[in-house]
Amino acid sequence: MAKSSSAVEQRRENRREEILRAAQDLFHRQGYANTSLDDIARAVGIKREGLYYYFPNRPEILIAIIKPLGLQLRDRVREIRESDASPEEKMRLTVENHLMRFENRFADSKITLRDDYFSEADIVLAEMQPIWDDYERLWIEIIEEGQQKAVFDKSLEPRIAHLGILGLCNWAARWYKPGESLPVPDLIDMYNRMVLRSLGAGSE
Amino acid sequence: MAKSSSAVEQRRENRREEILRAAQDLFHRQGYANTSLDDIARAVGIKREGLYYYFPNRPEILIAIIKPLGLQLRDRVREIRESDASPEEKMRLTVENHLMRFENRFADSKITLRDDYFSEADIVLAEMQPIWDDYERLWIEIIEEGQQKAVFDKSLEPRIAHLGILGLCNWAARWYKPGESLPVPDLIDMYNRMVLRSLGAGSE
DNA sequence: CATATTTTTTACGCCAGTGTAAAGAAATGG
DNA sequence: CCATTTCTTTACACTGGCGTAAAAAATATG
Repeated sequence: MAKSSSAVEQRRENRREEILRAAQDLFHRQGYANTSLDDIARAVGIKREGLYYYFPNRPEILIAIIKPLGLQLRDRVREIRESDASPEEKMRLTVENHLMRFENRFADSKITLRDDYFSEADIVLAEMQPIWDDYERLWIEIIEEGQQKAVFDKSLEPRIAHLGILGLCNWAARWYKPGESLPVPDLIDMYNRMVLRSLGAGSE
Repeated sequence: MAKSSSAVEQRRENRREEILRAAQDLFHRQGYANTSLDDIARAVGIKREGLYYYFPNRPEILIAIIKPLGLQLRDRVREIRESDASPEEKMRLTVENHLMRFENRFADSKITLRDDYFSEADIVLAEMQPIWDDYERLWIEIIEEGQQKAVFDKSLEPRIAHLGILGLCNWAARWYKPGESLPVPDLIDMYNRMVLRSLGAGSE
């Protein structure tokens, strides 16, 4: 009987999820740095040491929360990049991809995009960096494609333009609060107008 | 003889400066969170406890580094705001004001603009928040002025537009490294083109 | 129901980082 | 030179947070 049953696995998975939900909420409200394992355990209703049964350490909890979203962001931009859409449309979709999760995945979007962990957890960085590197590459390719097709301003250095636009989008993770100011679709719309103009698109 | 001499004061000030330089370098290289008082003391060549003679605690060291720059940024934008320049020119100067210090005040610019301290030091936030609030207000006023004079796109929500542009500029504190990619004046130039276009200016 | 497995709690130990006070050393001023 | 002031070091104490292992409790299984 070394093989545990489906029911036991389900129970384990439920607890893992419970821990991740609690951690996500806490990371969101008080930051990763200010969230201890004791905080998480208390929120779940177990003792701190019990968390080690499910996760090896605190950084791994963070990874379990942010990596899926990072992968989604990247994979979606890859699809966009490989599509037949025009460069403008691609950029539009890419910005939308970045910001749309603020609507119903606000907490993990915020945690992921703020990347506060950069100074704290080398293993988290090691895990996320390849994803963000891919992500960057894809954005740059979209910009380059637009420049090649004389749709975006050719005088812009593609990587630096990307980083500027990424900054514009990521900064929202700092200030955006659901229910205040603009609904997400309007935010996307407005930022897409700004972004496309900044790239010199739609200069009619 | 309760009044110490100029020479004693000078000595004290020298040591304080020495500490701030060392701290700035460390904060820059490894982040505020990863810099202990021991690290700073070692870099200066004294014992950790000695630092308490000059500064009450670590957050106050950070404040001593970043507050002057925050005030400069704000005060300069206030001048710009109150000038007779056109809205476009004001925005140009404002972006320049934000980015120009990457040239010869890279370390403290980077530390200041990255605002990593937000999750760690309430007293730092308390000290800086009023400055950033003023700063934001001034940016927004410049945008509103441009919209009123039909130079910037009136459909943009001013604060959100400001936050997007701020994000674009601030993000540079994460990725910009002197000597790599663009020299600062070229970076300013390029970002100003992007920013002004994003606001709908210069749509000729 | 007894046994095996899983989960949770208890019990420790460690340490990095901090802050305080007193003692000692160095600098200053008359 | 000596008393005073300033600066640095020594000496402690504390605490938050973490990780490990064993014991106890809960659950699953035949």
